[in-house]
Amino acid sequence: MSYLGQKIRETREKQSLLLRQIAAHIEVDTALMSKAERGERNLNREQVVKLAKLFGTSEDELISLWLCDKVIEAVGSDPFATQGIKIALTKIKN
Amino acid sequence: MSYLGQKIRETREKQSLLLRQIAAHIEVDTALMSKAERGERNLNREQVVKLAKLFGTSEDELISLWLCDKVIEAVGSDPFATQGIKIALTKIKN
DNA sequence: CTACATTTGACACTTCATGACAAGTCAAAA
DNA sequence: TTTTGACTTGTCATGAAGTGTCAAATGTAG
Repeated sequence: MSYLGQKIRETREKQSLLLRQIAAHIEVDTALMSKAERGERNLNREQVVKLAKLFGTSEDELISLWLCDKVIEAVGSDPFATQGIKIALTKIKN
Repeated sequence: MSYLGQKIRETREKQSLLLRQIAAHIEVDTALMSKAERGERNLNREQVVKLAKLFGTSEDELISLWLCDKVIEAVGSDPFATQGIKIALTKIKN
């Protein structure tokens, strides 16, 4: 399960929305939305932004989680993952 | 130019090796090696490890840079890139 | 000029991502 | 128990992106 997916499901259930409803809002199949919540498929940036709007929650929290998932996927379970991410962080600041 | 590519070129030149030589060592075309040094193509983990061995330098430095490039590519130039990476870092530690 | 190192662009081939559909599971209501 | 509605799963088609190679172009030192 992805961190973004987790957050989306959590928020959706708190607001008593159906998968079908949020899927419609970002114009994708319910099946895809289901997979997205379970981290089996990725959403694109636009779709995440739309969800944030629908939920009325902060866009940057959702986007950050979306990026977080991407980062984690990028480094996988490499033994040097932490080190790699740390270096990326220092590099990106400049 | 990728951080890994930069490092490879730097090291290769310091050791007066030819592209063709290091390409042969990891069994790819010279053209691909040239692109890899300039960040136009990615190497895989194995190839990076082999290069570290050829160079006689620390494997984890090269792998970390390789991961670093992947992370940076993953977040692109997203305004929330830094935040996303930071979150990934905290998540990955647990 | 020649020889050699490197770069570039085009190409085949494979792998992966995307989105849609249909069929499946599952729980609760009727 | 049958039905209904929510969600999940597997499969498929399409297109995008990645991989490595080759030949030609460019650059550079002798």
